[in-house]
Amino acid sequence: MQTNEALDIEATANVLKLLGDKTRLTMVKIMSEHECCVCEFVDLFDMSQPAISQHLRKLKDSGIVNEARRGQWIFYSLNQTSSYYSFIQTVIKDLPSQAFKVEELTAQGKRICCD
Amino acid sequence: MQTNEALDIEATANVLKLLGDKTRLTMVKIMSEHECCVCEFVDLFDMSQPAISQHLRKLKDSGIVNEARRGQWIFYSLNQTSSYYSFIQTVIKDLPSQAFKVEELTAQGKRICCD
DNA sequence: CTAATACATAACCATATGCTTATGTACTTA
DNA sequence: TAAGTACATAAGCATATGGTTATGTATTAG
Repeated sequence: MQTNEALDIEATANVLKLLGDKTRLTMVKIMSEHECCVCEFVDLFDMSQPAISQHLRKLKDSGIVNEARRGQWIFYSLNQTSSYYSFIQTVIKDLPSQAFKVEELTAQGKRICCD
Repeated sequence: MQTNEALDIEATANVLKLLGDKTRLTMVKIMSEHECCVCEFVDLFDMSQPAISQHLRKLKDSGIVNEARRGQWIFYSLNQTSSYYSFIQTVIKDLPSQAFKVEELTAQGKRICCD
């Protein structure tokens, strides 16, 4: 197993607190598999659009995720340059894939693509 | 890297929430290196004894730590039979060792030993 | 320009969290 | 048996958290 650099214990606790919410943890797992825009998350979770935005804001403020506007949509993705990127990958590695959820979106014609 | 069994996403979020507190995360790191009794934790953290007990209770209720009474003292240690044991080991692997804290206790004659 | 869509922000509220002090219980020792 | 030590539990309180509804701001389409 790879040995990484030492992590600060307080900063790590803050990252774990962010991941310690079912919605955000699921979001992060999803983003580890696809980038996603806000309206897709709104379709995936039984929750209002502002609630989704507020979760994404916490993740963005911590530097864990990136946002990128493309036209009307803002896509969120894991920030691969974050110093916690590999740590997060390790933490979510054995969580069940959420790809099926995005496939359901596609089946319902709700998937957003900007190609 | 070893591939472990899939973890439930909600249960994992609950474990991460427990670890997402600086005090508990430090406690868990300490317990991964030594077992510890409550009065030692009280000496290690700038916090009242009930506050320490309440953190330990949360960790115990979730099954990630064990308690064992030895005489007057109750020692807490990581529960190696917990289904989250290896997950927790992975999460805390790169945190700085807290052994120096226990060494300070020993230097001050505050370390409890039941040999 | 106007309307619609996507998203963010503000204000509010109920519940959760993490501490405190006070007190109860178990064990040890004199 | 009585007192001291270690720990748990209860109650109270301030703040954090996570949701809601209402509204503001970009961007796109007509």
